[in-house]
Amino acid sequence: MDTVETRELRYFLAVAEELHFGRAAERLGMAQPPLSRAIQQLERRLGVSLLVRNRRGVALTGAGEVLLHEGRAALDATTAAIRRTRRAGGADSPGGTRSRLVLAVKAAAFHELLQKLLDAHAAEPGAAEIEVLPSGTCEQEEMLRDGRADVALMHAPFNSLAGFDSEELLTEGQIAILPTGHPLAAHRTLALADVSDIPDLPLARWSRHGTYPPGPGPEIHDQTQLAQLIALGRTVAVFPDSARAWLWAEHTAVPLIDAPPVVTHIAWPAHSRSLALAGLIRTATQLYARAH
Amino acid sequence: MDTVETRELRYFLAVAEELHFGRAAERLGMAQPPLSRAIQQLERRLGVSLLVRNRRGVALTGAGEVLLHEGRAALDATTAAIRRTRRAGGADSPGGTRSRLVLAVKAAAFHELLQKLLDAHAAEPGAAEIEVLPSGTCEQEEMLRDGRADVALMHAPFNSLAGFDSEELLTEGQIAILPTGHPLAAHRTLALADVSDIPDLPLARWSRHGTYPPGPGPEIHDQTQLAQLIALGRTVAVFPDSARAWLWAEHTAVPLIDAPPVVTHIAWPAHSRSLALAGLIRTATQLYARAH
DNA sequence: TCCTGTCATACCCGGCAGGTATCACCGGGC
DNA sequence: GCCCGGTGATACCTGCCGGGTATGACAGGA
Repeated sequence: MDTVETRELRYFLAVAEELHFGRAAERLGMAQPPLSRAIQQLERRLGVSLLVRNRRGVALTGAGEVLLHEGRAALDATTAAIRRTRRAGGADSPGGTRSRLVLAVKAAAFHELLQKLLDAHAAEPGAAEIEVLPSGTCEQEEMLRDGRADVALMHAPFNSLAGFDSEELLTEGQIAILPTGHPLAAHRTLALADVSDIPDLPLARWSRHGTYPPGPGPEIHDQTQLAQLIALGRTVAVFPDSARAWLWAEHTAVPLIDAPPVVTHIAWPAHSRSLALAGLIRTATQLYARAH
Repeated sequence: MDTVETRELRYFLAVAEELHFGRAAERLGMAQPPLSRAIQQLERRLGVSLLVRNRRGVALTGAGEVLLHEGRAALDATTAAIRRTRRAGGADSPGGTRSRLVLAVKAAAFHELLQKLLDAHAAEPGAAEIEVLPSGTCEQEEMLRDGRADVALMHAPFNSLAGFDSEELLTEGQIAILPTGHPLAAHRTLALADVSDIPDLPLARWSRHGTYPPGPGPEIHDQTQLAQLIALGRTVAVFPDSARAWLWAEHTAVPLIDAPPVVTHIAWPAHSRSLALAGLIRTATQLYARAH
């Protein structure tokens, strides 16, 4: 008895996240008693107590906390397996590897690089079909983990490359994008400190899974909104150099002298063994081969 | 219906590895018909054909091959979750993180480094208890993946760091370990080519999961066997510099002038979030802080 | 041709996942 | 103090489904 069904993991994660059997059961679309029983059974089977039932609700034990993290990773890996298998089955390729790849890209970023990469890849003989999947802010990691994507373009240090294989493609500086009329827009260069705390131009807050970090700046969830807010003189933004591609007339870009360089990577799950993926990576690295 | 039970994954992996329903059923300790039915059900549920039933046996489709790789990763993640949860529960630590860590180390390697690391760690206040788990040749990766270990000492480029977070600890050159009487032992230095193909001293072949790579050399599965075979003048070995610690009188170490440097890393699963682990890593990196 | 080895089908049974009803418990009102 | 609302646990029932046995369909080989 040293195995656990994904059903049990799903149940535990629901309870561990809600910290409430009733709400967890509702979320799972089932009644509360069988859920209670399933968790008890899981605890008995593992020989470990996962939850402390308080008079008013539930709390996680140390072991419960571990299972919350590790179990989530395991469930992600399972759904990833399903998604990738389905994807491979749809194309029904003969050679034993899928001929379709999903590439996760932060929406509206990487314009030129993506265009060049897709063109170069399409020119390769026998190249896999690439589906470009727009992702939210820093969502690429999840997409790789849970199988919605096979490969992603990421911006270090904003994206975390932990747990993935990756290749460097491109290194850029960063620029501040200011309303053209603003006094700071007249400068040749700026420092991070100059733009991080301008009273009349608070930094915008990006949506992340429907929630926003605290702060005074406007709430945004796509780049067009941001562009408009800058044009209206309501905010300022910091972006990699290549963002110059989408500057409006009302925008002025000023290089940031002390901003950390942004490194664009192509990243994929470390255990991937697909020929189609290898082809894309080879194309990408050849395209951006640096003197190093 | 976009989920799969670990039981079904286990079943599929057995069939995919055996390529034979009967043997797979035997391995699983069950009868063949329910196994056949379970796989059919899995294929129906995924909407994908995984196996081609030939007149004589079974072959994998492209999708089947994907599920073989991804499913194995998912199962590993699941058993890792169970193992780590059990481990955390045994200690039953109060703070929400486990106070016991399993460190995978290639058996009989890293003598000095390991000793220093354990001493330094034990000296830290509130440090976690460390269990040192000897691992086979290049087995540390699996142990981290399936939860038998929480953290490992690895030798790049022999171990693959793909999919793990890691920190560099130490870089060494490599030496050839020769029988003292051998003519080559008289040299001040040697090149890789000098020792890779000596007719009377074929390189030993390490056991890897009970099998051995092909070649003329003797089959070994631990370092003492190797040491003895060298002393007897039957083979030669190439090791990192620190292997001098276990040289016998009958051994002579000669630096290899062109061998790639060996970098010792401490590595752990990228998603780890344990305070105990963080403490050990901090100790290790401080101990081996390099000028860089 | 039969025999052998393969996987699939047919059928039955027992266990367990899940539902409903209810209990035990506790904290907070009044 | 009392009751009430809300928590998770228990009791009990039912239907599904996972697993077993027996058998079939089918293809190769002697």
